[in-house]
Amino acid sequence: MSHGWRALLPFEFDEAGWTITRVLTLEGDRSPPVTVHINFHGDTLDVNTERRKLSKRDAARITRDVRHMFRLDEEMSLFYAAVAPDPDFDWIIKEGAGRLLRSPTVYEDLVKTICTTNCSWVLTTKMVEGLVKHLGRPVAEDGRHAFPTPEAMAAEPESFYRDTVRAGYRAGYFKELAGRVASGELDVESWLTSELSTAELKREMKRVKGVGEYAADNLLKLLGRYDCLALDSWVRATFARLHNKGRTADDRKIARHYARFKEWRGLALWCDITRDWIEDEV
DNA sequence: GCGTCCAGGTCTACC
DNA sequence: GGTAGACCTGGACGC
Repeated sequence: MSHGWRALLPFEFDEAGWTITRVLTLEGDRSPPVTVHINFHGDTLDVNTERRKLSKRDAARITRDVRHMFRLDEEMSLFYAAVAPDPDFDWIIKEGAGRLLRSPTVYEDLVKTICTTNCSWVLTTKMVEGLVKHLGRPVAEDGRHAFPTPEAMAAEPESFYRDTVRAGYRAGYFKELAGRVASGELDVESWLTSELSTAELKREMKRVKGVGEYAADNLLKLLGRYDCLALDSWVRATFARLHNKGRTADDRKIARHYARFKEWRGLALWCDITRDWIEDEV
């Protein structure tokens, strides 16, 4: 329930059964994508595929991707220690919240983040659906599709993104980004392990057309860097409702509100303003 | 039915 | 470094 990514293909979320379904890409052209169903039983996470046989290599790839998507290797104790003194935030520890769902690749998260900018959430879901259903490799068993590769996206003309994906002015951004990544000129996956400071990495991200202040902040959170706030219209409106008597708050006021959480302020903010999502569901 | 606004913003030109 | 105006889409809203 951490954020809207669960509703963007090739993720699907079944609220009744608390199951995440996800199409994962396997290595090599001979291995078509596979659909996995993921749910939780206590501290156990079950991952089921619809395929009868998986090679060791495929199983290892699926395990790696699931660990990455759910951040199972991310150390949360420092974040919990940072929020523990504040009674308004100790629910985060009780719920074990804070692991923001992410895609198996930085590229996918980057494309999706551009799809969230300057439009309604409904339009975001439609753009992502268009990309996945038209360009993603199909799963043999169920007709679902993987997220398209940079190569598949680079092969399409800009008009495809404008006319079919309905991406509007973002069409040129997708074409250019996919081409740079597919050619090897831009290695966005390296951002995960970059040793650049957050400010330096943010500058690099903003060199991608379509990535501005909000989009870069959002990507940094997905990479595991939480010292940016990622303020967008929804966050500002929700902050106003929760903490400013419904009145629009200056960005500096929002920053001051979460400053005490230091390098965890972005994650503390996000947990705070989505608290009702999780509490309603629980 | 039509016009306007704006949503999980960014880019460019200009100062 | 700061800011005005343009930019696609599509749903909500007022008239």
